[in-house]
Amino acid sequence: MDNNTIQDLIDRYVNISFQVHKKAEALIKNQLGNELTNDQHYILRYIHQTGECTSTELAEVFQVNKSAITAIINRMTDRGLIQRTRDEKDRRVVYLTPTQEGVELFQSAQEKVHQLVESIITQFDETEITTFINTYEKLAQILDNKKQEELGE
Amino acid sequence: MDNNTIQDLIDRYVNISFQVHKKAEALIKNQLGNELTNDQHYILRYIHQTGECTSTELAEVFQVNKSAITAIINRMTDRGLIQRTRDEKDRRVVYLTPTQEGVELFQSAQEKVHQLVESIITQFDETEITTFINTYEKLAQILDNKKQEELGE
DNA sequence: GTGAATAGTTCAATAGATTAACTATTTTCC
DNA sequence: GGAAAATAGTTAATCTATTGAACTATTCAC
Repeated sequence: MDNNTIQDLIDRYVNISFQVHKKAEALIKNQLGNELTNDQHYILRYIHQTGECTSTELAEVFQVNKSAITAIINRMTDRGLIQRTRDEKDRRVVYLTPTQEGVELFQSAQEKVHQLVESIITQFDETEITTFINTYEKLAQILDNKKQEELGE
Repeated sequence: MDNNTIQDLIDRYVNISFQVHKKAEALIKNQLGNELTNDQHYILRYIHQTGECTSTELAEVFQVNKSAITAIINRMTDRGLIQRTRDEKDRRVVYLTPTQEGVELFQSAQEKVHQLVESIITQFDETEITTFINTYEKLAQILDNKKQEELGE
């Protein structure tokens, strides 16, 4: 790639990734209403996918400090959406699981979010969106490597 | 597209867009250090690109309330990065411009961010990343239309 | 000229994040 | 076997970002 091409791609990427994120988050927020924040929705989504998880794991996935996770989980347990269970074998560990209410709220949230995303991705043809998501997943991998590099320094 | 394909794409999209955003923001934050938050960096970036802008415009671009912009701009003017200038023709309007210090800080931030993004996108071949950004830009357009639809309801 | 619309700010409340210091537990290894 | 290091999580103080409602000041519409 020549240098002008690269500079152009960098500018376009920085601008567009920012814009798309802001717009998509705003639409999702609009779908979720006052019942869940976007972060809380992703927390529930992650716990639902894994079945059980820990604060340390969430801190890694969300790329924030563990104390930020403690604060979010406190708000969610206060609202009766999540439960803490201490591991009896390793008593340092606390497992986070959704309550029945948490599961139900997540499912209704997920339905709304999926409808929104469906209405968007069906505006692309299958090849285009599949290629896009493949590259997106490759990008996630590259970002992980980048992170590892930085930790290694 | 058959229904299973769509459901699969939706799941992959929701997961990957979230992950990439968190990872990319964390890497950018790491580059920016303690001098600028990511939001402040994007504010400076936008003002730098447009030359001059208003709170209303930023609220639209950032998809937040105008009072959120007032708060951010207050912090940035307190730090001497941005200036407010009232329009003499329409005295309701306040123009936001970077100070000399703001310009310098932005340029050093931009350099770091561009280096980071360059090190990432050069790991793709030109066709792949160009196609990706094209689709990304198309997605931004679709999200805009979606937003307009929702406002129309 | 009055009423509606627009641009921006203020205020109180809430969510999310950081850093440093802390408790409790388990692991390492001499 | 026991001291030191590592790990999991919480607490407290502080900051940034956001919302919604109420507010000031100004301009537009008719």
